[in-house]
Amino acid sequence: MASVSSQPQFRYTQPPSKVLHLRNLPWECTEEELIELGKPFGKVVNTKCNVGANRNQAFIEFADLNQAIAMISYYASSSEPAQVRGKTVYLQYSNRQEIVNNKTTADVAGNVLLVTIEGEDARLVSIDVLHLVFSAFGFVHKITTFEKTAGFQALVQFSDTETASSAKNALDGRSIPRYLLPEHVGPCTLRITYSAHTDLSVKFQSHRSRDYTNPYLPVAPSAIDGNGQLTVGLDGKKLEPESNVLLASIENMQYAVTLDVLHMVFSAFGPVQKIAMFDKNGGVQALIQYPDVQTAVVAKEALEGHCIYDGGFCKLHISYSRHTDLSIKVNNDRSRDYTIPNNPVVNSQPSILGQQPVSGMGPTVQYNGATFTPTPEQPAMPQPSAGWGPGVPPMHQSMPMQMHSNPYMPPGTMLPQVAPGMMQSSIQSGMPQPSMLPPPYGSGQMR
DNA sequence: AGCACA
Repeated sequence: MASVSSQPQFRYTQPPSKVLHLRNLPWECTEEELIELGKPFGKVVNTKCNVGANRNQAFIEFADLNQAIAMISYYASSSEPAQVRGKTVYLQYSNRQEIVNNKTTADVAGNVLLVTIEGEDARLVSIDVLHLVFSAFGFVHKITTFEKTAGFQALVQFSDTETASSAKNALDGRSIPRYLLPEHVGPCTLRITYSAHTDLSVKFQSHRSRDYTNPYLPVAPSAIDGNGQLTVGLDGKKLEPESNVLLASIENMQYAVTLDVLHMVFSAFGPVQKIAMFDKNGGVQALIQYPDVQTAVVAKEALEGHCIYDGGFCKLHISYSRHTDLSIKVNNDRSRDYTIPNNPVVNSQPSILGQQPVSGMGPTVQYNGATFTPTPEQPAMPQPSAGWGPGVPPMHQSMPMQMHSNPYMPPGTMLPQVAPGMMQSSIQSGMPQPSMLPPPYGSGQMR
């Protein structure tokens, strides 16, 4: 005890110990693999894997010090490094003399998982996202979330240990897919152990806990927002509070999506006040502001999962932003405040709409040249929104070969056919058809 | 690629 605390954290050469410290292990290295690795040198009496911040370290404890020394000596002079599944692992004596209690209650398999969500924005992960993630392995009965010193944690209850185990094995150490997370949310990694619980007690459906086996469970008052609106669906959907500002991310962006394209698409549902585009995680995202929540809800419902272009290109993923009023500093090709008439455009050169910057842009698709025509659409709006001329011909024939072979062809492409009361003829004829080849960066990237 | 956990 005292001897440990008086030691430095580590040194480059450790005094011998029957415990070896291993690093650079493949993730999810198993106890069996550690035993296999150590067995030739002696009796492995204990192991611990998934150690360290990256869970790529481990300990092996031999019955005898000489066995540990044998293993270290062997690999010190061996031409072949120690390997686990082909990956070189580095060995040294541990600064501890024994592995403490490898088998804790957290290692006893059960039907309830204790999930720690790691990451700066871990607490922004909604219970719905967790539900979605874990539902891939079987019916999720209940989820509770809470904050502990360990961070943001959740208990996830499955029917049985087998289902829980498969989820644990598949997800432990993994990060929640980006597209499931709200805007600006950094990576969120799941650390999973078994909980000693077998049946969670969920009193209410709330932003903190859900019982998916009982849809009639009362909704907690805290799950109802100031407008009396339910922010928690009884089916476990939609915890995300509605907003008049939408966050759209664009997937499979074979064609450049410009501010004007977005404006046209989103104007089909009501006046668009502001748009701000930005790069996020190697993709393009945009915030689209409507004057009211209702319009945003309609637009989101209609557009979510649809594609701006035929063939699965520029697929939209839409969520509610936490913003309510965007701050547009300047009008340019990435951001625009449509509520301010004659707001100076950075690029002073007027364009067809009188506000479209036409130069200074990156390589963008030419949308049928001059046929990108303004169409008066929203009389209530301070200024007309753009629309595609009805006569834009579909341009499939000019698509490069790779596009035809793109396996991703969702059944229903785009077309907000249901823009209640807001439908414009220019929209009905189909969403903007890219009229020319995609820009050079399009090719070779998507293969 | 550098030491866990209750």
